[in-house]
Amino acid sequence: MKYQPQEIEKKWQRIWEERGSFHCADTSDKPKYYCLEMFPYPSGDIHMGHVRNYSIADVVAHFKRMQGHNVLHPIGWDAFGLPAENAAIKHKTHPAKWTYDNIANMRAQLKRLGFSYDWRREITTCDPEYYRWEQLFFLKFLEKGLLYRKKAPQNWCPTCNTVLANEQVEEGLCWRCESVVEQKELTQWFLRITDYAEELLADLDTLTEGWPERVLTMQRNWIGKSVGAEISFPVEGGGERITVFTTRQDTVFGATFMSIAAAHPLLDELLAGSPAESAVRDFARKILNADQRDLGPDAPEKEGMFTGRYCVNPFTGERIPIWVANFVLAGYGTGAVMGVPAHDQRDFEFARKYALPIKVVIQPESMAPLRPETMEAAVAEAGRMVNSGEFNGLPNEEGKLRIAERLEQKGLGRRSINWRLRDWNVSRQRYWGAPIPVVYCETCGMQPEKEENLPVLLPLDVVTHDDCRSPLPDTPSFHECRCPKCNGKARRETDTMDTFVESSWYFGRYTDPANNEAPFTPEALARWMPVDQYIGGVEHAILHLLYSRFFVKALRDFGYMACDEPFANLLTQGMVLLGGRKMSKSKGNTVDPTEMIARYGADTVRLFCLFAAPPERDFDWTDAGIEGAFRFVGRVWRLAADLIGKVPAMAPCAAPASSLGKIRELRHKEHATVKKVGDDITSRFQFNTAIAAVMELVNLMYLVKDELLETEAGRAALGSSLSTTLALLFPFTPHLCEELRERLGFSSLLADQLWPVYSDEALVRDTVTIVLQVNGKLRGKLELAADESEDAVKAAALADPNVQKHTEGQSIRKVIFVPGKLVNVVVN
RNA sequence: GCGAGGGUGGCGGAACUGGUAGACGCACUGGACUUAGAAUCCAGCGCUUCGGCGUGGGGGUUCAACUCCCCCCCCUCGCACCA
Repeated sequence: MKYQPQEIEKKWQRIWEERGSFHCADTSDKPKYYCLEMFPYPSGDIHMGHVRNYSIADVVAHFKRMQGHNVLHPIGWDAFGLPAENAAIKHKTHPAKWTYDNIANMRAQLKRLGFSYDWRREITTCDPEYYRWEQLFFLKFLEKGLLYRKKAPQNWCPTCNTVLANEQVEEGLCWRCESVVEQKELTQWFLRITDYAEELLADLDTLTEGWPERVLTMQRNWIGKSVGAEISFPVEGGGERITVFTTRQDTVFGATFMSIAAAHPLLDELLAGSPAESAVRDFARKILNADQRDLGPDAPEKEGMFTGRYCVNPFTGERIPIWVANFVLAGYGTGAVMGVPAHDQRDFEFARKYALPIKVVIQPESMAPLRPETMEAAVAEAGRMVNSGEFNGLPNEEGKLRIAERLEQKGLGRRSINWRLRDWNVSRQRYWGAPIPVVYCETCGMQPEKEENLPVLLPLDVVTHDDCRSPLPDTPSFHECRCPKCNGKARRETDTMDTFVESSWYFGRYTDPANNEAPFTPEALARWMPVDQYIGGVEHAILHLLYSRFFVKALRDFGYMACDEPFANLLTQGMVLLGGRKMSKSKGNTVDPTEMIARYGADTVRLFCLFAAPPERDFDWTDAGIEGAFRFVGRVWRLAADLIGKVPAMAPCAAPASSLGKIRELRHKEHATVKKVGDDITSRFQFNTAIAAVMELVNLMYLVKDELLETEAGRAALGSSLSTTLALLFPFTPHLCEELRERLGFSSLLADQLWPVYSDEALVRDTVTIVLQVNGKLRGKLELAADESEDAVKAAALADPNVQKHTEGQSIRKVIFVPGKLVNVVVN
């Protein structure tokens, strides 16, 4: 009986498919469980990261199914996007063809891996039957005022020839091609994700059980809430006011200068006629042209230039100089900052450099009185207010409240909250995306397309440009259209939607994928949402996961969703490395899953991905490692081959209790392994230790099988343990297990079986190993009956020769007894 | 700087509410089988001057610390002139 993975794997894939083993029911008495992995972009081939991701998810899906859940485990394709377009240009083909060919290829690869998807629910986002609903959402967002058009400087990737959302710019570089991102003034569509900023932040607290802490932190940082106040400073010699945002309004008495961004809208006006005009303009231009990458840790020296103008600190009445400074961001707050050198490190450095006055207004109680001349750094700590008029003596936290109140009373400003989060630019100047369903009419202006006219089809008969420009503006059959309102001449929007819009709601579409009257029904969503377990890479910690959370909240407010959050539990799996580095096609260090499957079979590849490390951690691919996994699979196969025909086909954990030594020991191990594997999968996704536990069971079976085959009770114990082994390994190596179970004599499928149930009685041991310690050091072990009395165990411990050797001539101070575990003799 | 996660044999990694550190696997060594090798099966495998010493370093609590407390070092990831 030879192990031939290629044959048996294809055989069982066919059988499962024919029997619909992994189809999930829309109605069921069983509790629902929605297990989802981040769907793949059809880039060409499945890579090892996919295999790991989907192997993890498949264990969860199988396990939940075996525990009696109705499991939704779907798969689909995130099929719009730039790579298709770039590849199409390069290979002189069409993005659609490239995409669909890749999908066909990757679908076959996933099927070859034997994952337990309900393939009837497969979705493809570039299919009009998918994106038509996205266009409907676009209209809903527009109708609800959550979508608007605005002309503003945008992140522009010159290589991709399109704008990027803030989330898609990493350290000043394009997230996809790493080109330096430029700023370009464009009119774009924005989703008002900032309307949900407060809720997106607050609801992270509801995810603390199910999401990794670091993802929550990353989202909190990204949303970036700052509570403070806006304060207006009148400009001297003019009617203007400069408004600043600050979180430290308690330090306003210490504001000794004003700094504004080079792009501040008032700058022109301030400079007009000033003697410093041309110098300051040159300086501002230099800042504006500086490379964005220079921000952050390697930011250049703080630089500024006095504008020649002053404004008035409304609390002190002092005139303070207005500076243009390179560290003030035009896009955050109001683009102007009050300089409080004594209590802000950045302002402190700036003041020292340009000899601006430093004024202490907070005195921490634990510090000696602060003196500006001797300070070496700003003091940001809490303390009592000083030099602050009527507020003197207040703790600064209380001062924040009082000053905010006073601002509002006197009309000098107001309480304010600032967010780092910006609205989401969803316009893309590329072809391979979902068309935006609006037109621009010569008489009516912008008009949404009528719902009944959806989908607005992306034309497939276009001529692509070699320079990556979208062909849509040059395709009259697409953009020449009629106004939905007046039927006059109109031009269709030629920008397409960001592909992250597709992935922000696909998990909802799986609940009702064939619905051609609506994206989904509230009933289907209520039945399945939220996703119980979501699994994917941490690289989506902000982008996709934040957008999806926003979408769910918005769709809830439109009346679709019943839940507040899409993903109840999130597992971020680690990367598969090769030689300590991320696998990368361009660097040539990849391991091709197809090759590995051809050599070892899908079961082995899956098993290795799960055994090599806990799922959240990165692991290094090693040839020796997969050899080891293959060896174990072979070991299970040979064990079964040896036992088949000699042992009865028993259900897992079905062998009766026995008092005989090895039989009793095997049965104990069998039941203990069922408990351990179940616990490991349930509590912490500890697949590596779950597999290790089954290895131990298999090892024991090898050791005892010759002896147990001699007796009927022994054969029963082996038959039961073998069945248990196959059931426990089924989520990991499903084909192997089905095949062996069939050969063992079963006609039913493992795919239809429930998880084995251990009995507590079998876990009870009649003897225990008692560890003997003297002063906490290991000095021996005793094998004793489990029900031995405390006194008897202590006596036996003290009588142990090695214990006696180490206690000889010393007085015994006490004897610690831990039932079933150890005796520690304390001497001095 | 802030936040999160780590630091355990030659390697990947175990160790539940403090109670045998190193499960399981890899590599390595020996044995069996074999004409031989591969494969397989069995056994050994932290260091050691054989007293002991060992979970990044130093203190502490405890009969007992990888685990709890205090101080420090290093690595990975994320965020960061955000006012």
